[in-house]
Amino acid sequence: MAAKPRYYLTTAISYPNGAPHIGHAYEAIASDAIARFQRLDGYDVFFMTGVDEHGLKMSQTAAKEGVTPRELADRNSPRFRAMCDRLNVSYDRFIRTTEPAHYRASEAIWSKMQAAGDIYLDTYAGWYSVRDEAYYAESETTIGSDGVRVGPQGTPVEWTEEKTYFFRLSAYGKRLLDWYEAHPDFILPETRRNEIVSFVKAGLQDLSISRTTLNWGVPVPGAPGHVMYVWVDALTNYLTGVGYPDEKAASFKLWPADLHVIGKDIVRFHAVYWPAFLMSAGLAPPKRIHGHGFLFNRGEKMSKSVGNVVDPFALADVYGVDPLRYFFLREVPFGQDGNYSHEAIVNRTNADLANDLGNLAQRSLTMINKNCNAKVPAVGKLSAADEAILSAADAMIGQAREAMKTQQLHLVLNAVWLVVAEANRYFAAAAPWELRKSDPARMQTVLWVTAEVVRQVAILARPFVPAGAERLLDLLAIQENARDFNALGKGGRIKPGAPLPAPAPVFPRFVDKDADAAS
RNA sequence: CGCGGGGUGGAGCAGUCCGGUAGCUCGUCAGGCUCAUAACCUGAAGGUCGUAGGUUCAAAUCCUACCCCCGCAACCA
Repeated sequence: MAAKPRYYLTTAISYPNGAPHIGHAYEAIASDAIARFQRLDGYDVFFMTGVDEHGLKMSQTAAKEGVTPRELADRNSPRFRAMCDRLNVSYDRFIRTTEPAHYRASEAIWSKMQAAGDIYLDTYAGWYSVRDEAYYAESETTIGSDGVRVGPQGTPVEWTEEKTYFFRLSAYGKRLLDWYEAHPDFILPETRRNEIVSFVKAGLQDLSISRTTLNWGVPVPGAPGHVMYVWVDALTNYLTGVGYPDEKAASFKLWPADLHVIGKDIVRFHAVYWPAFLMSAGLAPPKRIHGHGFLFNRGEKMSKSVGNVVDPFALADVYGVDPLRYFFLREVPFGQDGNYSHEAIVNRTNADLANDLGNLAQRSLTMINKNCNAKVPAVGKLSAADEAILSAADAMIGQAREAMKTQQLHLVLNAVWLVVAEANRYFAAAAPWELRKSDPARMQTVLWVTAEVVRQVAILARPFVPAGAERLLDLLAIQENARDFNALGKGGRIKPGAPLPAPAPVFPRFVDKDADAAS
């Protein structure tokens, strides 16, 4: 038996200097849907997420709170992991950059880049704030009325020169442009790619990659007093996760990664610095960087009883995990910015999950339960209408795969829900409740066709609304081993005669509890 | 001249790259059905596609100028 093809995808690692917010949740959910989709489609998936625990901001936040950076990381990182668990995110590994294995990987890639002649010591100069432990561009500083120059935080800055290591990024412009040229879909969406290409074309400057003003980071090998610039170590997490520097390890066969799902704000680090580091270290760049958009809570303000709605845990509590996942993945075209509001979430999930899919399952399963002896009904001769809806259902996987080539999750859902709508029309037109008296055999066929369509919809919905989709498949008595994409299409038709459990609503409507109380 | 996104029926969007009857979802109104989670189905009303010019037989779609909204603003998805 041939080995399954591998698929390695990651989220960006989150910066745990605060609590997880809606953006972290969105990235995790979207990545998870991709991971689940690929698994169901026969790939051996390795899905990694985690936290980036080093760096200046961690150090500053810790100082502000009177704890060590390590203590801050130990306190916050588990909350990010808990968020993933709460949102049903099926990560295979949750990485923390303070792990010893990660120090080894970071030291290794540094040494490789150094051996390649791409690292040199030079002077880094700028306006430095001792209190902020940060350099600022001159444009960020202002001169107060007392004649003292201060940074954006209002703290005094002074001209400082420090010896740091530099990475010869300037030498990689041509190679990067060639890489983008040869791999047109390396950066998605296209607008991000265009930005990056013009950024690189404008010429790259060498990058300062060590700090002596900070000690919260991975020590630079052989250079006491220097820690690595946080992005060098952060990006390397993707290698750590697959066993680097042990390039002989079985897990390292996963490299290069198939996909890094990241926010649009950090595309530059992933699409410019990261491939340059890898090229320098003699490693292949990842296959794709996909920069998703941001989410904004615009419009009406959320109701007070809902609580702090930007907290992913609160959102999950109020709306449920499946509806929340569905909303973000269906409503926001992947790669673009999106908006969310209480009203939008309720409208979208009630319409699509409760009214269209949930109700379709309920109305058909109830009839089967009452009129077909609670067994999958028998199939008779198929009418043109039967054939039409079945072939629409069979076609979903092809459309889904096409959309997934570029991670267009919303288009996958769009294709599936078009079939759900069609199935409701089919059901209404066939009117099995009338056939019950006039033509019971025909009724059974109609109910069988509907159940078959729901089966395929449920399988395709698994990556997006995992819990609800499983319950639908339970109601259809689909075997555990017949729930992946192999079971889609003609080959996996639901078998007449199988006993079914009593139907129960799967996606309940969201009812505003304070609808009357408010306003 | 900081960067980016956007202005299309009541709301949210697609369509703009490759000009040629303006489409979708929600909402509204009318009807149908009664299997179902006050759900489902059918039909209707409603838009001079931000403004002003230009190119063209023809522009939401190309060009020019302008107005307005939103997000980010140097390591926050």
